[in-house]
Amino acid sequence: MTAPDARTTTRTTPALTERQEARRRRILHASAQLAARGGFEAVQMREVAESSQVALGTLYRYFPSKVHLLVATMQDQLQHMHTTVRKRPPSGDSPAERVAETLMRAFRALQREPHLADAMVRALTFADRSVSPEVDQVSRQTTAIILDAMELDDPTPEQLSAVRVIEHTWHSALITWLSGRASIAQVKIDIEMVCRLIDLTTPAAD
Amino acid sequence: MTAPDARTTTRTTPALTERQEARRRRILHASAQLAARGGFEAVQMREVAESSQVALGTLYRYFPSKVHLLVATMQDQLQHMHTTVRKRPPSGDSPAERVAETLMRAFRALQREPHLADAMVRALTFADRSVSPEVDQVSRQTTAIILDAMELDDPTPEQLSAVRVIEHTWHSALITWLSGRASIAQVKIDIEMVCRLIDLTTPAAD
DNA sequence: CGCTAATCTAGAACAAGTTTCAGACTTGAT
DNA sequence: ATCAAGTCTGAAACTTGTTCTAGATTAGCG
Repeated sequence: MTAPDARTTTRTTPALTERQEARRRRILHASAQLAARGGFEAVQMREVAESSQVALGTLYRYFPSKVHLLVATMQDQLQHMHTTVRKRPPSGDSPAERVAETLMRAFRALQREPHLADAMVRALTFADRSVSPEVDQVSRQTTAIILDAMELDDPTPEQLSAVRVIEHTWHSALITWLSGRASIAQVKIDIEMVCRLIDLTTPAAD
Repeated sequence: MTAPDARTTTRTTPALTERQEARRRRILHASAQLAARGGFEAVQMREVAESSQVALGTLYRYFPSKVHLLVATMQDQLQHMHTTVRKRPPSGDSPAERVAETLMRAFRALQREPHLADAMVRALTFADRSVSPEVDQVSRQTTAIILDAMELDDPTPEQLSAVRVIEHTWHSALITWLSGRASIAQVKIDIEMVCRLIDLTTPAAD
């Protein structure tokens, strides 16, 4: 056992050596690069291994499946986005507006690398139970971003449900966009629509 | 070319197509059966071919990929559900209640065959552009079921957006349930939450 | 009936994810 | 510095989705 594993905010897993951390970075970088070039299918494990100068077996030791790898790649990107958003918070007047603004900003970022978005989102929704912890981590990170935008410190269960619904819509709308069944405009409309749930669950405090 | 193809609700197919129709049914049946046993991964093309007494090449002539096959399986099941729902329409007083009731009924049906649900839903969200027409068909069918429950004859664009958001939530909530990251109770809460959007977009006509 | 095109079959072959293994290399502790 | 344990490597093997091929069957037609 004892798979190397860098937990983002916890230190429970055995620390990686310098070289291991470097390997992990190289792998994630190669993964993102290949994904950006051709989406989910272009991320081929042999190619990732070669690109990151690591043996195939080692790649599998770090990430036990292609889906694990891509979900980890998404974690990585999300973390990036979170710090970016923190630097320039959304400017809207209401929580609903700020959440919609934040998600649309994220959406525009994804549009810049649609293939990468494809790989990450498809992996995320295709993931089976064996990837649950990692997918959950991504979900928590997303929730954190949305709650940040809402600027609440003590969300009610109802509000948390609204946030979950927003996340559902976010993922699924991305999927429909990625597979060419919905336009960018439609995704925007749907995001704005679902964000109205926030008004519904947040008593007007005027 | 000339792939065999049975369009829903039409019976333009004469003699030979009788046998082809039978093959198609056998394939879909085998697919559903294997899926019900072990989910997405248990639907192996060689096994489907053997179970339905059809050569592998023939299977691929009827359904050009595993995802196509599973999406077609879903179409089949959905059709079933739609006629079932029509027979006993939801009883709620408001459109929102009726939609929630309908979706919860569908959810309970899926719970009876969770592996089958897994196979169908995972295929649906994993489908790439090459399956768009078929996925779109499923989407339209789902929309029809929801609109039926709403008992509207002339939905506004806003209401259609709400319906799309409900579908997004429906699919994504199923995914989180299937991968064990959300409980049945949570799915219920989220469905009821998103259905409130209907109230929001349907001016109270009292 | 006999012809032709389409379809079906069995099976090999190929592609990419995943597993396995023997041997070389690192690392941490003594 | 040395040893044991753990890690990494390269390569082959295995699995399952997908494609291809050659020959048999079937259907529609004159």
